[in-house]
Order: sequence, then structure tokens, then C-alpha cells
Amino acid sequence: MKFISSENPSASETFKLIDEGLRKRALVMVFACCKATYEGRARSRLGSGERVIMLKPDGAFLIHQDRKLDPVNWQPPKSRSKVKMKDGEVYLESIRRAPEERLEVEIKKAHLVTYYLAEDSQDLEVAGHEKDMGKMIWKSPEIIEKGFRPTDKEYQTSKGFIDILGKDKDGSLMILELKSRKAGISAVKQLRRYLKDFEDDKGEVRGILVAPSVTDDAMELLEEEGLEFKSVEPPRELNIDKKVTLDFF
Amino acid sequence: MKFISSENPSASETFKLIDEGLRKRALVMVFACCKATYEGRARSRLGSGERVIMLKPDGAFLIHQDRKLDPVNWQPPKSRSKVKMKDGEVYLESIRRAPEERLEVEIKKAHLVTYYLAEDSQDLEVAGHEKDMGKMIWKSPEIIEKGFRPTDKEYQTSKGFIDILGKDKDGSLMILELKSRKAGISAVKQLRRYLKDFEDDKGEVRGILVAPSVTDDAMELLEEEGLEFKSVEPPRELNIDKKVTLDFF
DNA sequence: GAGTGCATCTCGCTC
DNA sequence: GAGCGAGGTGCACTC
Repeated sequence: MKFISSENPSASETFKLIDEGLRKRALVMVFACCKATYEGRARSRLGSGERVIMLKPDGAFLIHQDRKLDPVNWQPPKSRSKVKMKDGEVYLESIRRAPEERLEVEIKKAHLVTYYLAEDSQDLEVAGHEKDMGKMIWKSPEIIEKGFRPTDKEYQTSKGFIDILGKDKDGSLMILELKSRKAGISAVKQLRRYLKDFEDDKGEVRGILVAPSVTDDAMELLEEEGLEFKSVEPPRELNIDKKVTLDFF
Repeated sequence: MKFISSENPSASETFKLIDEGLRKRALVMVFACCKATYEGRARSRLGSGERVIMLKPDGAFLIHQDRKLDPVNWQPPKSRSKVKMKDGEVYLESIRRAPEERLEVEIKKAHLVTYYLAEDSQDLEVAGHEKDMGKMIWKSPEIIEKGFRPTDKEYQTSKGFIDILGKDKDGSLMILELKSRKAGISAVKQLRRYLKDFEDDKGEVRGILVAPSVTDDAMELLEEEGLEFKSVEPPRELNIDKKVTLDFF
């Protein structure tokens, strides 16, 4: 028994099915004409229309319209969902604490109510973000240049964390700012700020922006500031043995 | 006829229903055991498990697990969704251009396939973000202090945009940095950077962080830097006449 | 189409 | 629990 579904249920059937789904910690889906109000970090109101409502067993609550990728209203996991009947109408309520937030949905007419007992133990494997780049460079510093020796990662300064700190073959300090996608002007500014923390140092200090590419403005500013750019693609292998790579970074 | 639904459909029924839903520009929902691979800005792989798949008429594509608020895999609106049959199995494919991204889903077993013809003309009304604060202060500058006269909004500097620029009752320049939620240390750093652009000015320049509250570190840094904090809650009225307020900001 | 910055960002990590 | 930074961020807006 993977799911229970009811087409065009009455209000009391709707209530019963949602309540059952919540108690069984199922994934509840409701296609209905509804209204919603939200009050918390902001405040919002959504007039009547037909939407898909999703209540997940971890407390996540989503209302999806027929457009956009993001839900129009939502509550994050660990929120507490309830279903209620009042004056013959079904209401959904989701409350979050810290910050205090409240989402209320008035179901005018439910078209289809379903709950699923979804079995899913798989987690997503992803590759290609900044952390992977860091691991790769830490393991194979010659990607940056011959003779580069990284000494620190996530090195704390008064301006923030330097992704990778190291020395070149001549012993000059190298500050690496990593971006997994095209780097913009803000990445250059960030790098520039880190360099200021080292400008009193005796030896030369080099600042290198490491990214697959840069915007034109960013490249311009790099040259103005005497900073360098090294084109590096983030690694995209999914078959990495995680135990090994975690030791590296 | 609001929706068409089929319980435990065969592969060919699954294909037919999804194809029909896509052609009718309906909101298609599939509860199924599936696998997914994504390749684009990053790369990902998701092993077999039971999930809810949503295909919206605007091209948005979402795969939701029974946990988290965010979809585990997705494609944004304007992507092109297709359904295919290969070796007796149903595949979903969504392709986006610029950046080139591809999501493929292999449906091992569909439990419930539905498509909805959702009628929803309502848009969300929200209040309580930074822009609302800006409007409010522009309209009622005395919120900041008696005698404050704002002169510019979104004022461009080499360091970025200053939210509101103005003068106090003595003619000193005032730089306002707005945050609609608790401001952290980064907001203070941002304000400090803007001030540097005016430090050569003759008269006094005041920097004011305007937010409902600040973190302790942020308050500390404000005091160190001789900057000010003004506690202001973002407005939360939903009944604003948009035509009027748009003229103000 | 690219760049910039806000968001009820979410999510994961660290302290 | 709070703070900080990355993200396939999405999204609206400007240029």
C-alpha cells in the first residue's frame, strides 16, 4: 500500500484523509482551490486559486502555483502542521517557532487528496561546487602553477575566510579566492580586501582568483589591482570515495 | 473537468497521460519510484527511491523527496520537458538553454499519475522587505530622526549602491544602509565601505544602519567604527495602493 | 542576454 | 541556538 487517494472528497472526507496522512507521517498532497495567509519574517496574502499543497513528514509545507520554481507560500522542515474543520470548511495550519511564523490555508474546495508512504533512502550525490575545487587544488596544487604549495585552507582574517593560502616557488605568499562558476566583480573585491590584511608583510603577496571564467568587468579590475586570474573548472566526478576526499579537505 | 488521474498505471498508460498533460499545458504530477541524473552548472546523480515529480506548464520541473523544503532536482521555468518511452520504460527529460542544463528521470514504477488544469490568476501580496522599508523612510523621513531629509535612493558609488542618502538637520551627509531583518556584521562592513567613498568630503558624514535589530558582533563593530544604529521595523501593511507607492520609490 | 542584489532565501557547518 | 557562507540558489530589475 503505497498511497491512499480520494477524488472530489467532501470537506469531512478531506479532513479525515489529511489527518490520517499526517498521523501516519506520510507525504500529503492536496489539489484544491484555496486561500493562504502568512505571518512571520514577512507577511503575505494569497487570494483564491487552484494550487498543489504538499505536507512532508519532516514538517515542510509547500503551496505550489502552476508557475515558478519556488513555492508561493511555504514553511520549512520542523514546522508543525495541523488540519482543522471550522464551519464546515477545512483549514491547514503550519506553525514554526524561532522565528515564530504561521501559515494558514483555507481550503475552499478539494479536488484530489492523496497521501503517499514514500520509501526513499537515497541522498543526492553532487559534484562541481567550490568545496570540490578546494579539495582538488589541495591534492594537486600544480593545477594552479608549478611549485605552488598550499599551507592553509579556510584561513581566517579580519575580512573573512581566505579559501586557500600558500606559497609559490619563490616563497611569495599566495592568496587564492575560489569560485565554482563565472566570477564577477564582487569576487575580485573580496580578494582585494583579503590582500589588504597582508600588505604590511615584508615579501611579495600575490592574489589569485581561481574560477572557470570571469566577467569582463572583473578581469578589468583584476588587471587594475595587479591581481591574477587562473582558469580552473570545478571537478565533476561523482564516483569519488568520500572517505578519502573528506580527509583531504 | 479539473484533473485526470490514473492509479498504478502501466508504463504505456503513464506515458500517454503525461504526454497528454504536457500537450494540454496542465500541471502534471507523478508519484513514482525513479532515478535522476542532472548535468549542467554542476552534475548530480540520484539513486532509486519514491518521489513526487511536478511538471508545470511554464516549464518548471521539480522532483521532491519526502524531506526538505527544496526539490532534490529541478529545472527552472522555460525549460523544455519531454516524456519518452524506451525499452518499455518511461523517461522524463527537461532541457534548459543558457546555461545548457539537462535533467533526466527514469521512471521505474509509477504509482499515481495526475494532471491538473489549475485556474489561478492570483498573485501573492507580500509586505515586509527592504524595498518597503525604503518607501516608508522616503515618505516619512522623521522615522530616522527629526530633521532628516533624504536626497537620493539607490545612489551609485564605486563600492555599490547606497540604499538612501540624505542630510541631517545640520546639513551633515547621512548614509543609510537598510536591512529588513536582523543585521549582521556584513551589513556593517558594507556601510563602512560606502563611507570610505565620502571620507574626503569637507563636512561630517554619518553612517546609519537601519534594521529591526543587529547581532552583538555587528553592534560592537558599529561602535568601534563610530557608526550608528537605528531600529526600524519593516512595514507590514498589505493594503497599500500600489500605484501610489510605486511613485514614491 | 548579462550583471547586481534581495529573499519568509534554504542548507550545512561551526561555535 | 546563532552566525556565517555557499548554492545548479531563484527572482526581479537594470543596462
